[in-house]
Order: sequence, then C-alpha cells, then structure tokens
Amino acid sequence: METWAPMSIEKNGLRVRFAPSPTGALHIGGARTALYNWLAARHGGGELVLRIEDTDLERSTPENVAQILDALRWLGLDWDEGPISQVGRADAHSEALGRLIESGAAYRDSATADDVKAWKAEHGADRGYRGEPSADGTGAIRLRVPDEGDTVVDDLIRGEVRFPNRSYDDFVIARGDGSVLYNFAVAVDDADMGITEVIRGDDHLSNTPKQLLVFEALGIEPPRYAHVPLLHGPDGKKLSKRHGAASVQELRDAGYLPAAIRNYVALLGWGPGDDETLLSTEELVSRFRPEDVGRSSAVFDEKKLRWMNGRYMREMPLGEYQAAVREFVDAETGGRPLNEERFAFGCEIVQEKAQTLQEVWPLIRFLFEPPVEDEKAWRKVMKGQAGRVLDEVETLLSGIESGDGGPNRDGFTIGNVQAVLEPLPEKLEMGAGKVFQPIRVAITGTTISPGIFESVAALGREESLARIASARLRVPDTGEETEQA
RNA sequence: GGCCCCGUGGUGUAACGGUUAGCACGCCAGGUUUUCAACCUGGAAGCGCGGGUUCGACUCCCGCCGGGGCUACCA
Repeated sequence: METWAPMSIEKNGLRVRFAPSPTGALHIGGARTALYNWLAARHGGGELVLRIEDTDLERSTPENVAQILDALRWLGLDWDEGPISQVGRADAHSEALGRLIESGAAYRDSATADDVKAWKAEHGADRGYRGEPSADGTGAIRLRVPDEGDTVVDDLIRGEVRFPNRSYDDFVIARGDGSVLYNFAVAVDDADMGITEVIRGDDHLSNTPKQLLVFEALGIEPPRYAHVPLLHGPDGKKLSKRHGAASVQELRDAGYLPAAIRNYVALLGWGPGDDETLLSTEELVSRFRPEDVGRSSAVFDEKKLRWMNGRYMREMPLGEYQAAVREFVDAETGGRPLNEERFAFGCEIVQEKAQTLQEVWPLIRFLFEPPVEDEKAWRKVMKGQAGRVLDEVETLLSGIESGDGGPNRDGFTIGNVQAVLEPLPEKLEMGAGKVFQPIRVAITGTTISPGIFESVAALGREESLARIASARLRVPDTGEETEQA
C-alpha cells in the first residue's frame, strides 16, 4: 500500500507533473510521457510532481497505483513530490467548486443524459449543450461555456490550436453528489500545485479548452501545454493494454534494461537533431526539450528495442550484468543453487551475443544440466565423419594436462582448447563446420550455442570428455550414413 | 455526424525552397576458412494524391484521400 505525500504549493521555477490514472498497468506510452516530464524537469533544474488521477472510483485500485509507482522506480524515474492522490484533494476541489457556483460560472442542472441528447438533436451536431439552472437545486454541476469566440491552446509542440467554444457542451464538472470530474480536478490541481508546463498525451488536446475554461472561470493563469503525439500499436490504433508486451512490467519480465528502455522510448517522437541513436541518460537530460518533440504519432517497435538492449547489455560492467542475469536464471530454475564459477563464466561468454537478459539462460543452460538434445540438430550433424571427429576430439582434449579446477582454469583454458581443436579440420582434411558442429552438438545438445572453444572450456575437462564419450556411443561409425527412423 | 491533430522507405527519424533525400532498426546477400539471435560489409526499399505559388518544391498555399484523438455525471 502506497502512502500519500503531503502537497506543497510552491510556485517558482519549472514544475511539471506526471499524472497517471491507476486504471491499469503503466504502459509504454505512459512511460514515455513520464520520461519526457522527467527529462524536462531534470534538464531545466525543475521539479516533477507525481499525481495520481484516481477520481474514477470504479476503475482505480491501490494495486494499480502500487504497480505504476513500482514501474516508475524500476525505470529510474524519480519524482520530487508526491504521489498525491487526486481524491485526497476533495476539499480543495469543493472549495473551488463552491466559488464557481457562487460566481455563477457553474450551475446545477437536472438534465439527464437523454435530455442532453434530445437537446442536441434539436440544435445541431456542431452545437454544444447549454443547460438551465435547476429549480430545485439538484443535478450535476456544469460549467457555463460561452457561445462566442474560440479558446486557444498555445501548444509548445503544435503551435496555436483554436477550438470554437460553441462546439463544447456546458460540461459536467461535478456529479450530483458533489464529487468532481477529471477536467475540473485537473485544472484545480495544476493550478494549486503551481504546475508551469503540462506535458501529456495528445489525447488530451481536445480536452484542454475545457480545462482552460475552468482556469478562466477561476481567474487563474493556466500553465503552458505540450501535447506529445500518441504511441500507436502495429495496428495503427492508440497504444493500450491490448497491444502485446506494452506494459513496463512486461518489458521488464522480457529482459529489457531500464537504460535501454529510456533511450529507446525517448527516441519515439523525439530526436537529438543529429544522427545519434545511442544516448546515455545524461545526454538525454542535457539535450531534451519538449518543444523539439515531433508532431506525428509513432509506432512502438520491439525489434529496435531488442537491438538497443543488446548494445546496453554489452556495455554493462560484467558484475552488474551477471547480477541482472541471475534474477532471470533464478526465476527459471526456481532459485536452485548453481555452480557459481560456471555461472559467472557462462554469462561472460554470451554477453556479446545476447540481446535480452531473458535469452542468456537458454544459451548457458547446458553448463548446469545434461544437454537437452535437439533431435533435428543431432540428425543433421551426427553422421558421416562425425564419429571419427569425436574420437579425435576425445584424444586431443584428454591430452590437455589439467586438474578439473573449474571453468577456463588450470590447463583447460579457452586458449588451450582452441590450440588443440582449431587445427583439427585441416588435419582431418574436413570443412570446419563438419568438425565443429558435431562437437557442439555433443557438448551442448544443439547447434546454437556460445563459441565452441568457450563452451568446452566452460564445461571443464571431465564433463566435456564425458559428453563426447556419451555422444560417441550413439554416433554410427565413420562412413555409415544413418538416416535413422 | 461534429470539433481537433497528424501524413518522408515496413518502423523510428534527418534535411525544411536548390543534396545522388542522410542516419538507425528490420529485411535481403555476402563475410566472419565453428553454429547463432552477436559482429562487419554491401544491397533493396521513402517524400499519400491532385492542383497551385516559384526559375526551382519533401519543404509554402488550397483541395482530396488516409490515419488518429476527443465528443461520459471515464481519465
């Protein structure tokens, strides 16, 4: 259960906010909005306020709140104030509401949804609903919207966007019971919290005039707005929970690194202006400006994230990388104890090729368990001269003087294994593939593995010899082709 | 339907009146005299359409088409 932080009402300097609605997990689009706010705050030496828009009692849950905060922390996006519950500000909202009713800017209207619909049918589709104060003082509370003029959003990204006032309803700002609605609560909160720039998704652009109208009714200077384009799924629709691995939690489980996600997501709709693609978080902070964000929507492309994640994995300090992999391996193995030396070495030999933390284990699993034999690989490789190759390999590896002190240790090092195996194709007058693939299959069970010298050295002398011998028994003698049943 | 936003290769972007339209991912082909998802090299692939403005338009204007958002007593 998260605890709510007290709110301050400072008003100096840049103040931005991230205001998620806890109706589900934080998805990649929300993460990007959070990142842009965070970057703007850090870049400008300002402050980031985290506010939870939980006024939708039906759909907001404490679990979702906890999950969102957890996702933000994991991403490395910290905030200076909050989390502040919007519901917790009910008093401030009622106070503002009272002022608007007092001044006549808002009124109670007993019209039902059907009444409004009927009114619109009568007055035309481009005409916003205009109500009447109810005689008995009941009904929802609506804000009066002028018929004339435009409300202009001076957007940092879009420029001036004009909305005709007459196209907006006298919209409901509070329910009949006095509980406030989104467009009202947001304006009151942004005002009270001294927010100077609102950086949020494009889906709020059409709502901004309503919020501006609230500011005007309240007599308060509104913040500046920057509406960033939405992220779309491959189907072209607004990215939502329905689109695959779209939540931060899922990306985490898939083995992506926070730094890579930050880099990738920042580039969705924004670029540093030159051809740089790999940008450290420090560079992101120093180069990001909300006004440089593009205007068109972008599609989340996991392939590119994978590539970028691989780049980050290769640049990680070895120990940090091993620790990160460990979590995934433990999840996979149920946390059973492993030969630590082998684990550390195994991680090392695949750091150059893995693109996510998740794919490390399948590559090094053979070091801890009997090889899971890939039947297809076996059939393809263990034929022809394979038996002869294994015989030779057995002799050569036996010849390496070594206690079996551990992976890559004593005489059984990558270098020594390579020294005896590398000349083998020439010696047998065979192609390298014909020689190394059978060894690989004997050692790892399949044709996809870390480098063969590394794999053998990691397994160690005794186990390598045992696997070679075991495989040899099942490989037909030289010359006998077996396209077995 | 109404109001609003957007439109450079499959994807993310750069160039913003004059360039062979650049970069990255992905894709394809080679290479890496050992696999591979890593790495290297090369290649295919783009200015939505139609009118203007201009000596000259991806870049400016208009129309169209296409995509998206909002239009709740949701956020």
